[in-house]
Amino acid sequence: MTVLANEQVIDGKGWRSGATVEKRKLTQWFLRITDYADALIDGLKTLDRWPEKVRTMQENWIGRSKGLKFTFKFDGEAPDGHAAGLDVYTTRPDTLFGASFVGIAPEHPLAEQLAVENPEVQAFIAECRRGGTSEADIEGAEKLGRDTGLRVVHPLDPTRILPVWIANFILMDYGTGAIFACPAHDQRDLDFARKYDLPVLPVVLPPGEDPAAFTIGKEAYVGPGLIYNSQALDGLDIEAAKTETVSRIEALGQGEGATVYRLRDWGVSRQRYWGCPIPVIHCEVCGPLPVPEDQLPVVLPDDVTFDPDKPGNPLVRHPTWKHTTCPGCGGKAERETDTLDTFVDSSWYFARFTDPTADAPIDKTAADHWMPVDQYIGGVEHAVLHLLYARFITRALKDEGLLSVEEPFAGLFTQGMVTHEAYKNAGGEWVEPADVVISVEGNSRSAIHATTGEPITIGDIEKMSKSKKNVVAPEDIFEAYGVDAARLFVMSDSPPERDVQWTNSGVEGSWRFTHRVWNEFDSQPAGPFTHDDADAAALVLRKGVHRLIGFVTDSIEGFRFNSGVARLYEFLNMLKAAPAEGASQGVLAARAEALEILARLISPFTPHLAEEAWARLGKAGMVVDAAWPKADPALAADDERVLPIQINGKRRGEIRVKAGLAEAQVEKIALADAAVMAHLEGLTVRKVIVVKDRIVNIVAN
RNA sequence: GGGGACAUGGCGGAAUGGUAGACGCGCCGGACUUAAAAUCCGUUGGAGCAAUCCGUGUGGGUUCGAGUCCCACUGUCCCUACCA
Repeated sequence: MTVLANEQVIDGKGWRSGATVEKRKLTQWFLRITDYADALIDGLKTLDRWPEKVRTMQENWIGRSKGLKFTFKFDGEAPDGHAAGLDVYTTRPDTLFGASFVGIAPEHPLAEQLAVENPEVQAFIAECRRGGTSEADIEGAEKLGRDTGLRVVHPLDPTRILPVWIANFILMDYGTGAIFACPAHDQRDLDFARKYDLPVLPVVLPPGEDPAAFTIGKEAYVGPGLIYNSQALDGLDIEAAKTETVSRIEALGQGEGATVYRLRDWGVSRQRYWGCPIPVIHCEVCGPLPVPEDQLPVVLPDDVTFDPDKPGNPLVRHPTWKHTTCPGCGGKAERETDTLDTFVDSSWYFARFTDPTADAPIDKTAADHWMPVDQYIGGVEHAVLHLLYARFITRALKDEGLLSVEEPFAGLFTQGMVTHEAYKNAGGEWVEPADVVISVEGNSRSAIHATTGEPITIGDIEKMSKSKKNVVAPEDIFEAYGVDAARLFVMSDSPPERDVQWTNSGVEGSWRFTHRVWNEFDSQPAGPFTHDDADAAALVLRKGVHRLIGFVTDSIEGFRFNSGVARLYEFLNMLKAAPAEGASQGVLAARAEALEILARLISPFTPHLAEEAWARLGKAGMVVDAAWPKADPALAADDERVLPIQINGKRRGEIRVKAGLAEAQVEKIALADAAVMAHLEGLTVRKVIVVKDRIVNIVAN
């Protein structure tokens, strides 16, 4: 803990709606995830079995940017405590000569210091804070600013003096909370400059523009070009000018190239009962101390009360739990009553799971054997929180010698959600699907309420949620169709990374499939039967089922369950075409073989049916314990191919040839085909492209 | 504003650069039934009697061949956001 945590004191400033939050000293515990920012970005490259999307989201979330951190010296007397100057950060050092003012965040210490002496500044800062951080209206939010009266000196041109403004669009949390503004090449700076009539000086000339004529209107120019109006930087491209500016500032000793991250340290303190206690004891004499190891884990009390009239953490109100003795001086002390963010727990549970009975939190031998997790499956909503925290904690645990891997999850699959249409009545209230009757007329659908008959509006297809009542109770589905049919439908309807639209007619299709499958098992007489590969119908069936094994196996391993299910449907149709009734010995033998394989292939999709079918075949044990079937390569192989013949890219016929037939032979057969010859009449064959076992294309004119 | 993904019949969706629409749903037709439900069989991208033609959001390009690759555009969804 001491390795990972630091301490910050928040004194109530920065809280919104301060009226409801009691002003008090809080000890907030943070985990220093920012120490791992580089490692977490660089490690993404090794996660080749993660979706590109999630890796991009994490990279953006960490938000590494390279730039320049430097100091503006004040012109004239510096404010108290700011003799060194004002630190700013930029990713566009190349535009330094386009600077027309310096901006600081309303929460910047300098701004707050000025507010103490100046009521107008104080009022302005208060106004900024009021003007919602409420995300939605940030888009159109008006730029607000106030000149502080302070002036700073341009570091590369001491003759230029820039005003310092407090501006509401500058974030205290990012960089240094202060910027230099270059309105010509930054839209926010431009909006601000236009409003307060500040200079706009372009320093990047777009290709093909005349330097004498180029001006900035309402849009900042952020594209490529050559630097001008910038003294020694003139003529350089943007990248070269960045490098040059950084080295000039560094030579002056006024700053240096710096990497800044959007990622913040992870505040893990929660004022809640439900979470692991933060193992710290506060002593008035010794300060905060970690709970000694032999007293771990700190266990939550069982007898807390949740009083709706007293919001907040019940641990604070518990009569005895927090009182303890200081591990340092032995005096009276209090336990930390904050608990850990539950994301802390989900950041290492997988390591614990490798030996859940071990005395230590993680048994390293077991963890070394099982970690990393081969395949992790979850919703994409965890892309930047859980999945980033788990990567961070895993690296931290490795650095502590508790794990050997850096990355917890070798493979990641993000599955979709089950969705359903949402319905509203005339009064605008949400209505459950169970209460809605849909009628279809041609291509249009309409809905009425099942009991009242009032018209219902059919809304969008959305993720099932209680608030919109677009949920179908699983119990009702299981009752009507059984769990197997429900499971099969969810797996067969859409690829698993995509959302599944729940439809009753869809699940009925799956339900029918389970019945048809059972009919095939039920109608099969007891054996034994003798294989007869001379029996054409029997051979077709045997080839079919041995090819099916490969299809289904591949579809499961490749997360293409819907395609696998489609192949099972296909094969069932083949099986139905060779019914047991009146079948030959050969067909009965082939059917018996097919059913035995089929029971195992359907077990991941319809496990209960598979067990029932397995028992019906008289097999011992459970199908779930049976080995996955292996295809006989001789039977699975395709010995004949139907090749389409294209003429100038259009399909004009097909030929049936042996698999693997030499190209010259195929060409000969193709050119001799009657349909092909008819189409070639009057044309000269220029070229014949034969793709072995796939297609023939004849180029002719 | 930034980033990403996607776009295929009435619907969900198939398709290592090689027969577009597998499989399912729905619709339509038929069998069974006194009738209905269930079940079974069959048809089903569009136009056309047919040969055939046209078809994967729009416009270009690469290729013998493009749903698939490249460029531009349009639309939808997701993430993120005054991040300097």
